[in-house]
Amino acid sequence: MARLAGVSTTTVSRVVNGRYGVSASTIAQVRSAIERLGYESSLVASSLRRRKTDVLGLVTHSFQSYTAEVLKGVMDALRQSGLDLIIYADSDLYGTYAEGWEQRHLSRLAGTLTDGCIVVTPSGEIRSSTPVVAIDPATDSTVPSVTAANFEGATAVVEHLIELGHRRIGFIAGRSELVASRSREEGYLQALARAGIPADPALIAKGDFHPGSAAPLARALLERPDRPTAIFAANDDMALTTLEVAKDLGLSVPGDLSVAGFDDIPEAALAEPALTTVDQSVYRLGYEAARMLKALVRGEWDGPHQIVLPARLVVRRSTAPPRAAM
Amino acid sequence: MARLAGVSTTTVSRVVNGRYGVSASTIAQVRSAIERLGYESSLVASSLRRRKTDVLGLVTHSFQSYTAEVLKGVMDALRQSGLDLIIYADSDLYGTYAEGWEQRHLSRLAGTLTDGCIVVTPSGEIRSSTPVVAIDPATDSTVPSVTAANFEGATAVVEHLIELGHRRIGFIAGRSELVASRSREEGYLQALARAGIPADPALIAKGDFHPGSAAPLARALLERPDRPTAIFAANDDMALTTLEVAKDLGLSVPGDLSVAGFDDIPEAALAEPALTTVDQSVYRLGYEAARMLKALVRGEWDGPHQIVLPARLVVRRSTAPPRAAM
DNA sequence: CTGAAAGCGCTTACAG
DNA sequence: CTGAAAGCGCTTACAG
Repeated sequence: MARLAGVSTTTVSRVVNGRYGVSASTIAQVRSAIERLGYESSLVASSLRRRKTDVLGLVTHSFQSYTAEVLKGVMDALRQSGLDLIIYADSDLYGTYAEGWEQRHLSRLAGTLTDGCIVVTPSGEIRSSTPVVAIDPATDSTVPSVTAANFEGATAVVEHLIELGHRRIGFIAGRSELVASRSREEGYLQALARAGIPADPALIAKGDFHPGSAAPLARALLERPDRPTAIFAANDDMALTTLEVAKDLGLSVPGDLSVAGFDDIPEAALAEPALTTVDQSVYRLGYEAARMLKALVRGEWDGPHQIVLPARLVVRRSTAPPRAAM
Repeated sequence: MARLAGVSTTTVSRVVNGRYGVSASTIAQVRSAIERLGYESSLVASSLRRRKTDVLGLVTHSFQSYTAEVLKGVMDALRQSGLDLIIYADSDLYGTYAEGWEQRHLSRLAGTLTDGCIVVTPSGEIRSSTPVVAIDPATDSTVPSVTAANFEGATAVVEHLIELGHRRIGFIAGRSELVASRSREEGYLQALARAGIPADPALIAKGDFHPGSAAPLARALLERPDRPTAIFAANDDMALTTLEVAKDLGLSVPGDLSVAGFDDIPEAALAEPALTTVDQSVYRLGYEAARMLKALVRGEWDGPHQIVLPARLVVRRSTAPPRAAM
């Protein structure tokens, strides 16, 4: 240890943490030893002793484009704040994400490592001894959370399709334990209902937000004799997959099929054709969650505990009137 | 603690860790208490006591598309391995990334939290008490590392431009402390030299890989009276920025200007026009680094300590013969 | 101004 | 089969 170089560990600790009451010469001595050994105090040990680390945690179970956007927002909100970020991701040892991953990771970190945590799309209720903010929480969750106006966004995109003249509109849903997913489905149903179009259960497919889950579903929808003239996927990853499936099947978009997504990830604007979607600003979801957690940790938060960010319809080239109606 | 529910902490620990020599009835008792309290052993405390955590670390100083791809590769390599991942990112408290961030983060984690670490684009030499693998290391680094064939890739892309007929080819460099960056510049110079084209220092701009850094540089290059007919940016993020700057200036790509990048991030293929670039498979960089670290940690690695992955020229629509030569 | 001691939450020999 | 004690690397009262 650095203590061999200088004197007691107490003193080293004082120097490292800039406490008062150490003679200038001792400080210099310790500093040089630290320099020489490249010593850095262990995050683990100090976090165990103090009850505070100035480190925030984020737990997630995958790294998709969505996650990357969330992270950018989180990091920007934390910039220069003096709070670092630790992201915990597991190796999925037991396959298909054993239920309760978020709770397990959270408990391991919240022990003493982090002062608070952001949980990305948790699938159930959560408890923790330190503050938690959920991004796109589970349906029955009561923890502080940040979500987009999923219901309104979905309604808007489906109304857009209806206005174009579509009547048979397929829907590829996301993970049903998330409010985000449920709200989008309700928005879809609501828009149909308002337009007096009966919902056809055969046109509703159950995906899980991962691009891979959408391929067989989109294919099944599109190979039906009475295939839909438009498909609304509950997120962009699945919508982009639908675009590819349509291409494989020789269907032109938006000529033969209109496709719309949700999220507005960067790839959406760059797709061919560019994807009509709902901008829920995933970046802002991350940004606001981090801002809220930061204040919560400092005991300074006085806003609402459930934040809903506006969602905005973004019309691009992947949607157009159906052939029949042209 | 859970111990209030059952009996001694020793016994609880034995149950949690599945050690032998606990009566079935005690196990049941402790299990139920654990269940009731939602107890999870603290990662911090147990890591301090054992010297092993089955957690790997990754330190980075930003989240760009590049980082997201690296992470996907790392997670795939770790899938089902029983090794979790902790990513540490700092809030850049002192601005513009105080030199030595990688060493500081590493020391804090390597204390006892992680069994080994991946460091993304470190800017200097690194030392650690646990195994380390660098992705795109600093120029003078000797730690185990994974890099792409940067020199060959850059040579190939510049030769491609020369074959198209370009003679004035601009270059936007990356962070000069990284081998990746230096090698790409050398590849650029080499290709020019081989073709007997004198390098013009005025056409070489110093970027830092971030998209923002490239905007003023690209603009300066393109506003020169003797502007280049092609620009090769040291990574895709900067090449995509160059595409936008060209658009702003009313220059058509590839009509008025050819643009090429390096990396082949997902956005490259989706850009308008699609970007000619070098596929260095950032995903594989992450994948191989994780595979190597995993073996190193287990003491099973017997391959070379410096891995170079092949790079491949990907010609898309952003490069074409210059107008004059058409 | 400096150090010895206690304790953060665990795990691991060591006794019983 | 079970528990008291020591110790992982720190920090923080408490003495000197």
